[in-house]
Amino acid sequence: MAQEGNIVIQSVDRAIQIIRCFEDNEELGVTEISRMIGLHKSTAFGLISTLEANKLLEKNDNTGKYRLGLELFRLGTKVNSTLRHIAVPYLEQLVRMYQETVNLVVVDDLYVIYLEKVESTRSMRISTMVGGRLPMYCTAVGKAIMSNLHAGELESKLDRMEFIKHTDKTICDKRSLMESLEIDRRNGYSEDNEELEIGLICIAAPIYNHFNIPFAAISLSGPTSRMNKSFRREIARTLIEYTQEISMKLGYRKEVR
Amino acid sequence: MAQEGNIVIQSVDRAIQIIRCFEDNEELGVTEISRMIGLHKSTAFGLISTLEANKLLEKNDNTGKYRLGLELFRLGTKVNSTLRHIAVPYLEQLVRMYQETVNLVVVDDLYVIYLEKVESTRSMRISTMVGGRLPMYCTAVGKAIMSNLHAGELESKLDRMEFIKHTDKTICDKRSLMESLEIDRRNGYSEDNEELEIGLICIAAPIYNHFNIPFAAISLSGPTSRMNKSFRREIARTLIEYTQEISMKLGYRKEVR
DNA sequence: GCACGATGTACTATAATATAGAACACAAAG
DNA sequence: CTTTGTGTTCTATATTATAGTACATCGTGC
Repeated sequence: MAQEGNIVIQSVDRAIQIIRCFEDNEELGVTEISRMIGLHKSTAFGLISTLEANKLLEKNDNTGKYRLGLELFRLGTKVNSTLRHIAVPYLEQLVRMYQETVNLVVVDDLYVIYLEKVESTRSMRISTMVGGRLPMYCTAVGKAIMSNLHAGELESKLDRMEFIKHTDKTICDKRSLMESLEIDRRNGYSEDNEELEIGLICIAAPIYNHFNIPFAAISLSGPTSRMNKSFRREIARTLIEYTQEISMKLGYRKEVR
Repeated sequence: MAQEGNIVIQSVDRAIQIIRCFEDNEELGVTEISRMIGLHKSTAFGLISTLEANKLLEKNDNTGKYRLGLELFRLGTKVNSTLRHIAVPYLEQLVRMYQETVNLVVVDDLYVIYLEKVESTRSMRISTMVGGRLPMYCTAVGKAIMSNLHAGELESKLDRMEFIKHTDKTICDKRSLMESLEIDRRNGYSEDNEELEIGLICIAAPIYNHFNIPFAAISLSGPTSRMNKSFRREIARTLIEYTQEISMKLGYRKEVR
């Protein structure tokens, strides 16, 4: 499961594999797990016990099976906490202003991962999954980040991407994606106009860290019916303003071009 | 760090200790970490590399230091996911109805851990921390759960609790807590009337799993100024209704008393 | 109600593995 | 320009994780 030719401690690696088993299974037994990763039952047992002692796994005494533990959740909430603490008030303000669902994502190689969302209270609204992962090329947030990467970085990503045509409007080739990104870069924001899902429009702007690298983004998503052109433009303006403020708080200094 | 006389794999245990180092530190270097847990630099390095290869840690190439990785976040979102998926729509409905912040918690020994929240969009509102942990005895959610535990379970918890007087109204002894819980049990819900913080009122009702054990709870929190008696009663009624529906969906069957 | 199969768990010897020491390259700081 | 501290690599040793065996427990189906 581990990648590089780097040094890897076998037992730790196996323990992490065990945790991963629970991604698609709420409850698993020792034997079940040991079969999933091809370990001896007693080997798996030792690893599982260690995880349990640390509350990364919890044992269901009624079934004898295990599930993910609360400590894993608690530790997970500590990831990228500065960004989240800084950004969340802005997300809330955006929802208050526009009554549409707002998201905060960070980049993870070719994907964006949804870190936080604040939902509008409307009945018809866009609902994404915190902890979810989507390809960069078909999301406004992904494009907002990509459009501000250095040429080399961008190239490297584009070359490794596999494009899937989610809708008629999905941008599916490197060429047109690069053109579109160039426009976004000039505008300072990106749009996803039903490129992932028909009926869904997103607008996003990038967040920079103190190395001046765009690594995160904020988006606002709504149904096409409510997202007319002037509204979108207004939203974009606010997003740009807010993401700049967030970037500043993270230590970003606007470069002189 | 591991508790029982149970079997514990040293390297896995150490790896988890390393992750824990980042609870109060956003970025740490190899030497720093090795000193924190008293390990040889190269030992720590091996463990860290393994965690990095699995994206539980990320390396900041600019500083050479490490921070918590996105995979930890992703895995954390999988914890207790059934409960959260079932409960969140109810949380949202509650916010829509009453315009106050709503929380979902699960029990963790003597504490409750905040799993999900949906905030009201009002400017003056109660804001808790997802991933945060509070003692049971001074929160409505904690009391809602405790009031429905079997005598033995409850006793065991109470005996191990250390009471801290957060405000004048905090219930600080076993005796009066038990009396208060008995009333709550009959009412079907609990209140926290400025017991944790002056100006803050919470109302909560318990959620049962399919072993008929109360293990989670939902609460609604607001400032005293808005939480008059009749409003509280109305909220309590709704909370009871919703928590029962959630419990049912989790497989709970109402017992015949 | 009994036997079967499968489970979670405990113990132990061995061999594989994690470990810590020494040493390196590199960067920052004095 | 040294000095001190970093992250990282390599290697020998012995500690440690491992898997085999064994057992108690539980539920199922004969």
